[in-house]
Amino acid sequence: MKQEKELYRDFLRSKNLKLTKPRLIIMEAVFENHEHFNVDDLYEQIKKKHKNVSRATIYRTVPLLVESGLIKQSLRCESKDIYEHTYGHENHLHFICENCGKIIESGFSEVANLIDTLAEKENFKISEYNLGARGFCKDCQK
Amino acid sequence: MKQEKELYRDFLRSKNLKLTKPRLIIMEAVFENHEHFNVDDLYEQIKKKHKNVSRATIYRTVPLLVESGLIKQSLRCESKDIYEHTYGHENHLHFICENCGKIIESGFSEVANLIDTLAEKENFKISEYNLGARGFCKDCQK
DNA sequence: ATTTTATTGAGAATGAATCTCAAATGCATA
DNA sequence: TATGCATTTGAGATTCATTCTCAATAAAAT
Ligand SMILES: [Mn+2]
Ligand SMILES: [Mn+2]
Ligand SMILES: [Zn+2]
Ligand SMILES: [Zn+2]
Repeated sequence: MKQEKELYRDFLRSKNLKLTKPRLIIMEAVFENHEHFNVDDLYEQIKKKHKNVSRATIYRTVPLLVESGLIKQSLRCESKDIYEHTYGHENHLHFICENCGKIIESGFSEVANLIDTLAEKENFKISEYNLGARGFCKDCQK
Repeated sequence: MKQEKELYRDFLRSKNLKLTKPRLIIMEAVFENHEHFNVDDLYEQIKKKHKNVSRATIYRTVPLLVESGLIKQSLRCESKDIYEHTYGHENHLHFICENCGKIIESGFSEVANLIDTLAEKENFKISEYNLGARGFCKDCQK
């Protein structure tokens, strides 16, 4: 069985939550898709194969996936929260093009190390980094 | 006349926008307050002195203040967009406590320099940094 | 002062996210 | 495998930050 499925199952069990069919379908869909996504994207993707998973359940499940460490919330886009699966992927930061919406991924660890140093000075315990920038990609600088 | 007022006036003129009473009241309120704020905070603050500035006008004016460079949008908090006046202030990044909501400001330039280097590699032109982290402040680590 | 044009306030509309609740399901136990 | 109970689900209603509409008003240009 895939790593992420085991991790998910263990996470749910550790919180006394049931491994239900919708929860499994949602988790699998998240790993089938390698793009950044919002809840509606995910809903549309799932609907193709499984008629009976509701938006409400996706809205309820996404925070569980975040808490389990399988996915991360990313910068919001068009006033919707966006996510990406991160389990098994290098941490990275995002450059978002304000013109075409393209998301460019870039390094992370150097930046994270620096932030860690600053956080330590403040006795702040980081649970989630929020690193990136908005601007214009190569193609949109006319 | 204060620097920021001149800058604002010039900005508005350059976009053929009128320097109206509400626009002036809103801009002044933003610089009277030295905290991070959301639109509703600002509305309540303004209402104390000026009865006739509507939420709609504040919602319309805040993006102008952002575009003029007088204020910046910061991390959102409790599903509301939050802002701070930044004109005349050092750039800085934010650590936000997930428990008590406290916002801690910290250095910036080292991090920004690093990000600049990464952005350059991608030919990405940054217009706004998004730098910070969520986690737990000194007092909330029990 | 008159004309032109942008802006305003008030309330309606939008839409992402959350909530409600009766019906369905997972899972522990016998 | 069948039973019992707590959790979860789908569907739709609700919330609430933000945006929009539009007739009335105010700023600037003439
Ligand atoms: Mn990414
Ligand atoms: Mn700040
Ligand atoms: Zn672009
Ligand atoms: Zn705290």
